[in-house]
Amino acid sequence: MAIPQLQTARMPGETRQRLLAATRSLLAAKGRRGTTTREIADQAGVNEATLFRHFGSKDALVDACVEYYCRTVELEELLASLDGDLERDLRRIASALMQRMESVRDLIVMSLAEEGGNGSVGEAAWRAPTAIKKIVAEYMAKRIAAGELSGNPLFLARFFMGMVFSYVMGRKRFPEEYAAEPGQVVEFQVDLFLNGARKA
Amino acid sequence: MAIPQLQTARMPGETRQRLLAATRSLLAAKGRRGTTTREIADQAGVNEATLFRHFGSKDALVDACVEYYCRTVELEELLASLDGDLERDLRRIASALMQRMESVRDLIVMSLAEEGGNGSVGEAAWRAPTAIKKIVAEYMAKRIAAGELSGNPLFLARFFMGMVFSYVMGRKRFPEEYAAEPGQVVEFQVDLFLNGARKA
DNA sequence: GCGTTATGCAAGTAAGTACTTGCACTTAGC
DNA sequence: GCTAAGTGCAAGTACTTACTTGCATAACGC
Repeated sequence: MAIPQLQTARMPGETRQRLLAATRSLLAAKGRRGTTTREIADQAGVNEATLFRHFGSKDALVDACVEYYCRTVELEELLASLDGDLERDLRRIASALMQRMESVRDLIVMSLAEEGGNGSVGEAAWRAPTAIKKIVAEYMAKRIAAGELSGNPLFLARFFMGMVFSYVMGRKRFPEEYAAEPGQVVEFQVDLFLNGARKA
Repeated sequence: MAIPQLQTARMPGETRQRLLAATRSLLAAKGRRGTTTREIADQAGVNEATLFRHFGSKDALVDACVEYYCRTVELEELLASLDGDLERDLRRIASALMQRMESVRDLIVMSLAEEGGNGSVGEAAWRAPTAIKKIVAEYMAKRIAAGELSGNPLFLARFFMGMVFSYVMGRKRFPEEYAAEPGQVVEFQVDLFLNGARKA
């Protein structure tokens, strides 16, 4: 055992990158307190001392990691893709939302589990979903004003977000049961959202 | 400081009870690994040694705690209260579900955060919700057969559970936003579930 | 070539934490 | 009253873990 590692000269920023990636995957699997700096370093193929030389402390590393993987990318593309067809718009919104939530699912769970659910992780992990929620609420308000939907826009937005959220979480807890393709799920959800389950 | 504690003679089982309660509240606040046996003992007003004399190990204590607070009470009452009126039935189911989920919310979150979401905590915490899910699925199937609902009964059940789940979790993360009374929420959810959001 | 920089490596420190132990004390049941 | 059970208390053990340090080494820019 104990394969000696390269002594130096990686691409600039590569070590940092490897550490962030390792941290991410370990956080997802074992949570903040369950993950040790030694493990992170090992998985990154880097010495533990190097970890501290780069980030100073475990907390700083975790923060940097969460910050890095929760960068909010532009949402303009989402807004731009909406074309006025209610059903198609909702599907696009749901798809985008699902994608974002899936991509930070572990961090969302982590944030929920940490002291009260707030804190730096919580803020970062919910940033994208919260931004989308705002978009959804405004969209709902517009469509209510246009007479296409009825109800409280905020409630509708929450409900809509909730559909996606519960699906994403369900897939984590019961992976085998939630094997359906996301596309089908979105379709089903949007349809139920618009038309309800009652037989016409 | 250092107030001396009672030396002995509590009601039979009282010490155990206090330890279980303290464990529960600390687990909810800081998670399994974040909670120390010393804290638990302090909060229970009991010496740390006593904790180990009662439960042997921290893991055993946590297991006992989760087991204790996730006892599945009878669901017959729920089934018995269904009277055939679709909307009223769904409201009753949603209410029962919401109540159960709220009561084990912290443990559910804990279970999601622990290695993959499975394990003893996960099993216990999801026991009641899973039982209710089965009931819901069967109920949906019956109503579909009766021509009152349409769709896949399993999907409908999941969706229905998801509504409640996302609400319960949302209240944890955004308590101020989710201040509405549960009764109203149930009403809104069931209505949306049955009739959709599209304006007639 | 030479210094600078990034790293590996091994050892170590300090603190926290699960769990133990021996002893004294107090109450309850006999 | 005596015994046994349950507890408090203080000290201690063994282990983990975040974090440090000193030194050797390998590449890169000049």
